[in-house]
Amino acid sequence: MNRTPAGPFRVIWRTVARIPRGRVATYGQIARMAGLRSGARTVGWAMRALPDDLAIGGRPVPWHRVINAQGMISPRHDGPRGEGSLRQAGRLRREGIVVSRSGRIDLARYRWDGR
DNA sequence: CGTATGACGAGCC
DNA sequence: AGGCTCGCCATAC
Repeated sequence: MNRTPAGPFRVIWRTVARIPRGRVATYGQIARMAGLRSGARTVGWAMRALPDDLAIGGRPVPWHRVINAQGMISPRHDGPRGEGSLRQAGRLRREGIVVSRSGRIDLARYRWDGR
């Protein structure tokens, strides 16, 4: 039934699920908060592998609130203007986060402090 | 089981 | 600032 892989993905998804609306977190930040030995890249894998319909705590995992340490939406295989990136920018703006035309987000302003 | 890949990140030019 | 290398480690093949 549940095709959620074992291993670190589950812990990562639970951590991402805690990011409040209107806030963002970086891949490395999530990795550290999840207490993983594995690093930021594994968080990237977990986002890629995230099933669209997966919900935790009764609501979908806010994958769009995870960005890279440079405050940018990480490019997918189809580039920074690809479908996934545009979708992420749209979702962030919809919760009031300012995303520049080049896909930049002010981390000092929007970064989730983990509390 | 060895290699390649990647929604990363830190360090170095 | 921008680009490159390398470490990291879960998956794919």
